[in-house]
Amino acid sequence: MTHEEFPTEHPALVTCGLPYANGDLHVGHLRTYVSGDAFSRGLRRLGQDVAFVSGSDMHGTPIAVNAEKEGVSPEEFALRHHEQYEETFPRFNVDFDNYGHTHDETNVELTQAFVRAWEANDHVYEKEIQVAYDPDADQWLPDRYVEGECPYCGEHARGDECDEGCQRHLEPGDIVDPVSTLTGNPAEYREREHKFLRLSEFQEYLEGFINRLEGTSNAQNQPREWIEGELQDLCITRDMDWGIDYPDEEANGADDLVLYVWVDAPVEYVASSKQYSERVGDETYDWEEVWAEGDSEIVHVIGRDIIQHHTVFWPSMLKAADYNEPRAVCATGFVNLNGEAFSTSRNRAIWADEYLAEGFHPDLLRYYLATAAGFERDVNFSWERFQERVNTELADVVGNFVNRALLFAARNFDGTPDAELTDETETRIAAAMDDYEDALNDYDVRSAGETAVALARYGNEYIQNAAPWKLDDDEAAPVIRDCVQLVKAVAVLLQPITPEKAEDAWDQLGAEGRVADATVADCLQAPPETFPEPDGPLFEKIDDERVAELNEKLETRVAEATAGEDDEAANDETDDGTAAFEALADDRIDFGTFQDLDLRVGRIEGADEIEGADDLLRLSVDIGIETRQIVAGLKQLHDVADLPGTKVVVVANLEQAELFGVESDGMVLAAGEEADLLTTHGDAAPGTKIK
RNA sequence: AGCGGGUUGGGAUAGCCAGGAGAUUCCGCCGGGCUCAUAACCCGGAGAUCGGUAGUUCAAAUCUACCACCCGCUACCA
Repeated sequence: MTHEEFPTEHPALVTCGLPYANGDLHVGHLRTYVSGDAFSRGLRRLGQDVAFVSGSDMHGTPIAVNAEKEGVSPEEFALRHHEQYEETFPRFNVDFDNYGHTHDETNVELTQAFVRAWEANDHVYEKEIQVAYDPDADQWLPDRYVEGECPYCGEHARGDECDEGCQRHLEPGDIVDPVSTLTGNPAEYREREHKFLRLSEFQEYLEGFINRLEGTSNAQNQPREWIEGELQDLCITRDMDWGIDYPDEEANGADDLVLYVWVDAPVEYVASSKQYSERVGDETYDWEEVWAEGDSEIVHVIGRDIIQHHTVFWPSMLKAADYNEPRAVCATGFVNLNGEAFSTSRNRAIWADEYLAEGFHPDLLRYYLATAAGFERDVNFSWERFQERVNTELADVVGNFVNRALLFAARNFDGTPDAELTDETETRIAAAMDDYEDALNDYDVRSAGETAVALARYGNEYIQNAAPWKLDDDEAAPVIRDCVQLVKAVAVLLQPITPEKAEDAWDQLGAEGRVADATVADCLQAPPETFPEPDGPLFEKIDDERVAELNEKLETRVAEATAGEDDEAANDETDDGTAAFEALADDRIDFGTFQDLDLRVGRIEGADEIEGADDLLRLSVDIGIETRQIVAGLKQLHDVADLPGTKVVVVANLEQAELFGVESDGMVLAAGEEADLLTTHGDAAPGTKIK
């Protein structure tokens, strides 16, 4: 089956993978939501009838476990995060038509209806499996409620995967010497009746599905291993309280079973679109038409870590309940920070709230995330690169062009000059419109965004070469007429990526209505005859000091988080992190700058702990001329008693500081997170200058 | 181990599915121009044996095989 191109006659649905209601959002998460939002806005520009929905994923073991740690109910815990997400997305101009959550009534009913349909179609069977059980707490222990020894490598492992050893996925019952994470008691295995969805029946269907699926190539290729191999049936129940009850449980004897979180999570796509229909009315948007009638125009935008769920489980679930299959799955790459993966536990991330608190406009980040690399490629985030792209692409190219064109037009013509659009510019804009449409049909948000920037670039080139400031009004009129048209087209084409900034440009142009309601055809519609001088450039530049400040903040924060970490966590990162070095500094320093450092050989004379500090030590260091008191973060990483007598390298002319109320006069150099102390190989005496 | 993705001028990034002339664009660098505009903008230039080897072909960044390195997935982390 090949799909007709967007825009289609049928309503489309764009969804974003459900954020798990278990923590704060960061820039990595936002990539998926910005991509989905930009794509759905892009479809609207094409005139496609489309709804954009998502919701919070409220169930599952991690939420139950974390809620318990906090001493609140899972519902309260998850709702708190849900509300936070619901507030955060609009602040990034991620405007869902409906944003629900998996614990709301619509989803519960729909999920149970799915399961009933599977039962009715004979896609479900029961099987006895071994499940860990805590006899003292009188409770079943699914997934991460149990820990023990990995049957493959013998390492300590969680119930669902060998997280410290061989990384293998573990089935319930695999773990050796299971221990309850609730009570620390030894757990025992008991036979337990569970429900399974016959995924294996859908093998042939899925092979066909994967070949007609549109979207990113990673989504089409990654699941082949499963689909073309042997598909395991999916255990769709868990022994928990927190979740959606297995429907009609008493009749089926499946009391106190809830549905596996990956059953009810994707159903939220259906539920959320249903809620939207109910709000706006069937005649405006008919969710049933999308899901169960006619051609399917369902596009799932997800992170690339959940491809299998959307290309194996979910289509099978839909097929088993006679729903439409997705037309496309678009899996975005990850976001790295300065070349390394985000690490939320080390606070090494750019948080959504933090970004906004720094006063940056959301559209800047949207632009960065949506156009930094192809959809499925990983994107590196750094404040330097952010600055570079904002300054050179948004401020210099787009902002400057819009400003100079409109300012010139307003000053000299009170608006759009009375002249015909030249063929050349018309052709150029028409080509951009075509490219734009093609890009969206290729699910290529990046290219779509680039057409707008390319048009602005062309505008700068054009106005520069035509130099209307050297011409009289009659000669300048057609040039400026073209430029105003280019501004209008830029506003329309950039709208999906930077919706607010595009709206600003639209307003400066004095165009009627909102660019959010415009379509690509408006790119060539005549701009208003008159408009005033623009009220300023669209984009401000970010200066170097600001970037330095942001990097410093990040480093400090990571250092603080790392200082509070236990050894185990620190080892996690360093053991396998051989390639994860910080990028080399771009800026070279001159020799004089180096000479400004007064580096000396020192010998640690004494080392005491500092009360209240997790890993700071008060050192007294003999640097020949005198003995200094230096505070250093070494406690976790070195045996305090062994330190005296160790020779170290000291920065002697570092400004003095106070850490935990203790004066520190200098710095002891050490390498990496493990604070591997620098020392001398020979017998250089304390006080010797290092050069 | 299996699977997926990647390796392209100093840095980043496109092109690969549908093989075809000087390999895209941005940053940076060198030289020039302009002054309407945000010290912006425009023009020109240097810089890449497209990770390696072998093959298919009149023709390979693109297709095939093998190899190296990097990232990820393997059924509950964007």
